[in-house]
Amino acid sequence: MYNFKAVEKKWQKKWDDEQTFKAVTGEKKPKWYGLIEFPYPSAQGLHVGHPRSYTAMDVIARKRRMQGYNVLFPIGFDAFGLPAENFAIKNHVHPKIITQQNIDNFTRQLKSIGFSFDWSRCINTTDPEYYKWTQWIFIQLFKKGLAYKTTMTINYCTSCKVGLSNEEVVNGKCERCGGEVIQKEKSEWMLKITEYAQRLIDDLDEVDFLDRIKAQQINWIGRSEGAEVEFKIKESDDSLRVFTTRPDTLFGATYMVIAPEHKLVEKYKDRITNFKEVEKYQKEAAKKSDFERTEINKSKTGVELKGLKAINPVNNKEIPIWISDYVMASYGTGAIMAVPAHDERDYAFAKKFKLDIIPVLKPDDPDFDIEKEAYIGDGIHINSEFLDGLNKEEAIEKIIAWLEKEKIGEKKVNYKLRDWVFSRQRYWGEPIPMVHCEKCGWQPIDEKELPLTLPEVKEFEPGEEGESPLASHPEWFETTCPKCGGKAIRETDTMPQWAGSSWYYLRYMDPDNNKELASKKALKYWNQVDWYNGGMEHTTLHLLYSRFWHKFLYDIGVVPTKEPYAKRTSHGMILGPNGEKMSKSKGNVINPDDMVNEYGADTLRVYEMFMGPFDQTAPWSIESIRGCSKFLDRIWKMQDMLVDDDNYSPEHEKMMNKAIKKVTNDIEEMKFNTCVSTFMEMVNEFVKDKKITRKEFRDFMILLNPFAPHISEEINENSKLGEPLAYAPWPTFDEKLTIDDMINLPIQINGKLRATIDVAKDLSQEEIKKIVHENEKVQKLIEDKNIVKEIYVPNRIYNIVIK
RNA sequence: GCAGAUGUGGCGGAAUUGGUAGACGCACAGGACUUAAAAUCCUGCGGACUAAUACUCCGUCCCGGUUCGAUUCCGGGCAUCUGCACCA
Repeated sequence: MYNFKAVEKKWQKKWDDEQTFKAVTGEKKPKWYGLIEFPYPSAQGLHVGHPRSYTAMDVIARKRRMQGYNVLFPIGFDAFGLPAENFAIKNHVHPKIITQQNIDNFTRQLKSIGFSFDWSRCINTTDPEYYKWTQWIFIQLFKKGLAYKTTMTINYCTSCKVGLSNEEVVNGKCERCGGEVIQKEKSEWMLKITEYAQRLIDDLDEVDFLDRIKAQQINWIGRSEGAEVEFKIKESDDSLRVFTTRPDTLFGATYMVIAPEHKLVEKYKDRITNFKEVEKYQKEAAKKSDFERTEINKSKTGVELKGLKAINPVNNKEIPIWISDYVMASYGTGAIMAVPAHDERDYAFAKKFKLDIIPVLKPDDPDFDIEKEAYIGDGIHINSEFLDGLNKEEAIEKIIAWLEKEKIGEKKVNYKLRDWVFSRQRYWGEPIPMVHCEKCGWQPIDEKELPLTLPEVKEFEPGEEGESPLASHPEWFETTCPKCGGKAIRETDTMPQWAGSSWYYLRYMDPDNNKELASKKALKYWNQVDWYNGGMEHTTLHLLYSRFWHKFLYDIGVVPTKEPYAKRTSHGMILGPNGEKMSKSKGNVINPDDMVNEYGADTLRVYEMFMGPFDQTAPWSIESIRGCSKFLDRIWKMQDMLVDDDNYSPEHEKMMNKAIKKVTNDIEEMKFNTCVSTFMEMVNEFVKDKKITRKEFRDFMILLNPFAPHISEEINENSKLGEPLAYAPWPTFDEKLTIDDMINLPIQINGKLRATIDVAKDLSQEEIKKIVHENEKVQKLIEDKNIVKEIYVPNRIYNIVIK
């Protein structure tokens, strides 16, 4: 009986002791860098979702080593974050302590599954020697004008007195205490990712990301072309700028809408005759999230700014100005011109508040009724003076030329992407290495002083007004200005968790360097991550943020490549046995420790690869994992039928060549489930014939090794098949031997299968035709019928069309 | 709402990308071994009609189209899942 517990421990110890999977910078072999998203070390320990992605990359990494590559396959911990801090607040334990415990537990768990990580390069984002460089990058961003301070609204719990993430806000209430959440103004550090928007789109051309990942990033960045147009405010020197993708519909603009937070409201509060009402609306809007505000089928709300009017620049008509929460301060200019005749949201708003609707496009459908709905389609312009009779493209071109000539607008590209809010009012994050001096303004600290470490404190509660916990430690924040030497105050906000994960793949290249984030030599040698696998949910944040940082580092000459990741793939989520997302409250959580204890690491690995297509969600099945365990037992028992022969046996030669081909290719396409079923078919075949030669077994074990490294090494050693498998050369196949000489050819009549015949491969149509027509069944079915035509797809199908 | 995906037996899924739908595994049923059970091994397993592994018909979410032939391509619809910027 196979004793997985002892065997797995034995090989894991050996790999550890011998540092089997250590990557050597500068080695002559071709390099290959495989990356998985490093985990957040939560108190719950590893989730069964982690080993899915990790096993997949481990399979590829192990295969690459066998194919002769110098492989870098590292692991680390993304250890700053809210849960540790919340735990610290509640239990008065330093987050450092709980984080270390969690990391130890994760390490134990990861090692128990036998991943071929290079543990000597393990990193931890909360280590000052690591975050020193996160802070260093921030200072460089600041120096290049890409970090700036601005006021932003954040979610703020009025009873905990703390800033909240969107996720912590549930139905407008604080997730922790149920207190009321409001939008509070805060001065925050921002990073100008928008400056890189175009390059983040363009450079997708040079990387190999799944199409849906590219599409999602492009949509997230949301480039749109249009124009900015200036609307004068009547009886004032101010004007409202709007961005529109349809400047050609300007003649149909019958009112304007600005975001409730728009600065103009405050400025003109004396002229707004219904300011009380306006103020009330602003307060209500502040309670809603962006998501609630932009929901299209909710009914539109808004308040007119009475006493203010705007002038439509194309016809000098006076139009009213409204505030409404469907307009976002953060997108475009925070103001829109409304063309209700041709925009659904504007139409709904105009109907509700009885505003003018002027069609400026002639519908294609003559029965179209503008009284009933907005016309969204294209058409020839009407009611538009000098644009009349033009189509969309012509009209856009003409109006932009006109706007530019009259100096009331210009062509403009707008992006949905917003700048990155980089401040957190939290303790457990990298301190932002900035100092504020009355005289000199914001100054970065001297780079020689890095890392700026977190002070050792006992309490982690936020301040009265929602300031960072660091703000209650004057001994830490009182300092001197690096420029003038006068009194100055440190920034007390910390960085978001995204910071440390935006560049961690670079640190793996040279993790112990205390002079640079990584040496030039290491950066040049490892160059780029060759293959990065991670969750689809990180596509628009982490993946985009790290591409942005990488491009910046490229611009300042730190890294040699424009893009961090040459290839990006994604895995699907694992659901609970009931088909729902695993969660403690639903009681459907599967613990990887239990699986390793009960079935062993190899079974867990094989099952996770077998459970379904790698890129799709899959529910856990308690019964199916047992099937994988049984499968490995059957392989172990195959040692009893070993035949002392250093060749393939004639009856297995084709199968071996086919299997090597299939597994070799399927791993590259991440079709791990079909690799495992290929292994199962092989076992069925060997067991049926009750024999396996030494060479067959050896090659089979090499193919299996990336999936089930422990049992394959043990069988290889136990049955004396050869050298250890970790660096054994990957088997090759002979294309000729993957093709069968005889084929089973289906015969269809009118597209329906009626018979099959066994014929030699590559017969000509004439030869096949003869055999087909001799077939009794075929004769019966075609007698008295007219043969219209006969189709032969060589080695695929023979179809007779009859009437 | 916006964006991205998915839909095939009782279940997870396979199908060389337009060519025998259901590989492989699970569950289930029958048998062998056993005093018995577990484990293991063998057989069957989409549905209907059947004595039948003879025939025949239906069948890859729904409706329509292209084709000798559609799970695969096109148009329209329905359902489910994921993300939405301070969750990691």
